[in-house]
Amino acid sequence: MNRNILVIEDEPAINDLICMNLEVAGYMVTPFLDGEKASAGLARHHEYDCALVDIMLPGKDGFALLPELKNFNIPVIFLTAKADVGSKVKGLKDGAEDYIVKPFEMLELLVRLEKVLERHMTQAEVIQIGDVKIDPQQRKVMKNGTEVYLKPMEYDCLMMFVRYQNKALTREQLLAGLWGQEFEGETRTVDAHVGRIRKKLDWQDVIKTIPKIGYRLEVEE
Amino acid sequence: MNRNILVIEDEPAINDLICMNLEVAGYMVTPFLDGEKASAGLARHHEYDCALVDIMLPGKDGFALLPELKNFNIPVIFLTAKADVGSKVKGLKDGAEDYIVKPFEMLELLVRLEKVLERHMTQAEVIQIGDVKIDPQQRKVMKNGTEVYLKPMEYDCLMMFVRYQNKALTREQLLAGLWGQEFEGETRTVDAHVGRIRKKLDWQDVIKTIPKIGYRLEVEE
DNA sequence: GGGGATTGTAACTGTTTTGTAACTATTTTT
DNA sequence: AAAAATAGTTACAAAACAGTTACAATCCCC
Repeated sequence: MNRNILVIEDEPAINDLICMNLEVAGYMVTPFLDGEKASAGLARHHEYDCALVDIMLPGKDGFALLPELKNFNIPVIFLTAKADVGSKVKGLKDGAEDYIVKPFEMLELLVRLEKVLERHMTQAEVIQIGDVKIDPQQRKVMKNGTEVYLKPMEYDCLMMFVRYQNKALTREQLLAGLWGQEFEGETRTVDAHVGRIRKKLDWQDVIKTIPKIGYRLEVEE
Repeated sequence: MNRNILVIEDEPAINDLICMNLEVAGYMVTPFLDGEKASAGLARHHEYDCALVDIMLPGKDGFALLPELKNFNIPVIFLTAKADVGSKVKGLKDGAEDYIVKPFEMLELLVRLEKVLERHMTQAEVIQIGDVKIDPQQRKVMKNGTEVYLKPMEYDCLMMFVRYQNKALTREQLLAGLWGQEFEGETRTVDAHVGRIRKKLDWQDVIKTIPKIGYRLEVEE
């Protein structure tokens, strides 16, 4: 049960400090000093169990990194000097699991990290819906034993449906969840993606249309 | 979807402040000024969705209250002036969902509360009226276990009846509530929708006609 | 900077929704 | 009891909405 933690923090001293402490506490650690590199590193391996992310970073900032990390199903703890309430609210609302203000005690960080990991441990390894299997670890979708390739956006969209299965999702919720609150795009874009997912998985009746509202993934309990 | 929040805080000014803000944000609030009373109150009703708990309380302190709350499956956010890391660590390790240090911004509290509630969202609130079940989360209506599809307008209309159950609703109120004040349409349009709902749900006698006025959804308490 | 993959959007098509009108049934009034 | 008013019901056409696809802009990796 060796947990691998991403540490994305541009201040080398703090980065080192965090990494050392995590290692002492028994974690595997992958440090990055800027957002771009971290972002690139994600695609290659995505076996991270949690990310500790500074908000102000060279390259890509923490807020920009958040959706990517969420797509890989990696919980995020923001770890930053930005103590203003606006940032906290934005960070948490956008889907960070916690928000710790610097300077912090290492012990508190460790405890909050442990809690986040604990919460995320309950997730099923492989999700099965009808004849479709989804492996979030591998980010891979299978239907009747053969892989169905979903484009990144389609996959993310699918995962949002899975996360809120049997819940009505409005187009706006999907837009906000997949592109972020500030995205100013056509709500119809959602329709296109849903259409593509339905087609690839032959899910005409699994993703139900809720007229005037949005969609709902129907899964029997 | 009205969430009921326990507020256990002995400083009346802070207690009031929190309660007021929660109420403004649309929560139901149950305040207690000491641990003993809160503990006693728990046994009676345990329909609380979250508890905001001060640690230093007369009677029973927050740490003592925590196991009790957890027994009732109520998530706890500690909300306290004790900023020392030891307390934080103890609180979180013992099973609190979050730990906010006073003085805090109300907005941060609201966001963190919202996140805790979201995580605990296991409770499906379903409205039952006779043999009809309405699940607003799913936006779905069931009768005797089989889904009855209601068109968007029919569903909204039904929900308005549910919201004002056992209250007489005039055609004008229904028009205004469902189409908006500015809508310039026939009042008879309402009749058509009511007719369709009655037919689909076999509710000839559940939605009563009030001659010359409008309709009323009759629900026994 | 070039080539391939991705994706948001526009445009077109097919489908569903819905306000209303017209007709019928029922209730109230005279 | 007839007339009048009100409510129930249904069909339908316009409008709104959703499905689909092609494509251009963008992104990303060599």
